[in-house]
Amino acid sequence: MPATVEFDYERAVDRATQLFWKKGYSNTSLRELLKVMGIGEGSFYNSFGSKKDLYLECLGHYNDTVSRRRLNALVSPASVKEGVRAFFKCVLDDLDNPKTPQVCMLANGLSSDVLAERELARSIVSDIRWFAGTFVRRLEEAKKAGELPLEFNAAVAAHVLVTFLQGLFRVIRVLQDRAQVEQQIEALLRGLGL
Amino acid sequence: MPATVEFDYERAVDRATQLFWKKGYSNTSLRELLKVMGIGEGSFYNSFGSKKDLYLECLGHYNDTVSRRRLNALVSPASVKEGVRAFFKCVLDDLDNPKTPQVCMLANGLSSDVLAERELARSIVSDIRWFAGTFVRRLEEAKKAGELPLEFNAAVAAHVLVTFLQGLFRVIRVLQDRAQVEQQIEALLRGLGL
DNA sequence: CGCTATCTGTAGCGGGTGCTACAATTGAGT
DNA sequence: ACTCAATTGTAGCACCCGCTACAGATAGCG
Repeated sequence: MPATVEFDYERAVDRATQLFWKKGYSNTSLRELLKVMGIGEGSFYNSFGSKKDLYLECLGHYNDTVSRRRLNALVSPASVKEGVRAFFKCVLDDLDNPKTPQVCMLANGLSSDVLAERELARSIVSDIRWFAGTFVRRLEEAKKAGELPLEFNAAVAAHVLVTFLQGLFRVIRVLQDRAQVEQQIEALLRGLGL
Repeated sequence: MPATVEFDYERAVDRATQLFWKKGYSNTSLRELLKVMGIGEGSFYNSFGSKKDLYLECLGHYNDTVSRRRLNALVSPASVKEGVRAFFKCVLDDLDNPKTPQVCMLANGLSSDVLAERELARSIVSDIRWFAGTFVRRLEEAKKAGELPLEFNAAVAAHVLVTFLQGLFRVIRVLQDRAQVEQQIEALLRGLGL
């Protein structure tokens, strides 16, 4: 038995994130987590403290990788309209990507099991606020740049997008018809004037 | 000990529905259910068979009462625009109603724990399809009546509404600012031409 | 009244949960 | 080389889960 940490912390968190992402919080058991992380109970409680703490860690990891990648697609293009569409394309492309087992881990967090734990609820809500905030800022920026009319309500439009997105992340799990989803997105964007 | 059923079946299902509705499927334990239903394990397995079966029964009960009431608000008014708004008003009013502990039990069903059980998933998906179908039919009816332009895509608009609604049912649990929600709804409806 | 069918409470089963105590083993520091 | 702190696997804890076997009580029926 070793005296120094023997497993790859980052790799373990990444594996755990995938599992939480795919199966949700309370539906993922500690034994399953240990298996995909490749470590035993001893190391786990030494390094992570508890299942809850690991979940918080995974949320952070998720935002640092997946959320950031998607929001980059939103922010990078010069025009909002391109940005918003690039964002949705990025999300839909993940449907065919085996590395992204579900659509959105943040959206999955808006469930009774996660929201029932105060600490997790606080974290999820704060993450979603940050996510929505990025949308608001991008739309307001476009308004200032003259790309959107002055009467355009950036905050409301951004929140409609985020709310719709939350629904999309649910519906997509049982719909799976990409063409139909793309029609919905385009209809919404045009309706909002984007 | 009696030789005839001693509890009120309808009442028991109603209580169970409230609990499932509030806490989700796997987060509601059998013991909790028995407590609010006011019966013991013996009667339970005699009358309901299993937790899964009870959940299906509760889904039916939910649709027969809550879903139907909401869809009535959609269908009853002469104009679609009124109908859609009456529907959303009906949903938002339930936020202040203590008899409706959460927003939508169908939306809550789109979670890993429920979707993981094939039988429950089938039922939830079919119920949501029925729900969405009512929206589609209402919009198409309005189109035929000349209330909506001929180029209006009823199916897509209806599904955008339902997807948005799914998101709303999630976001509302952590947002709780009715005025802001009403702004979102109005922006979406106007955007869709409703 | 007696018999039988039925419902109900109890007690508990097998298994899963998150978590912990602890000994065994190892590496780093001196 | 020796000590000491640190990590690790194991074994098991207390609790909860959905569910079942079964005996006891009771109502309906002859």
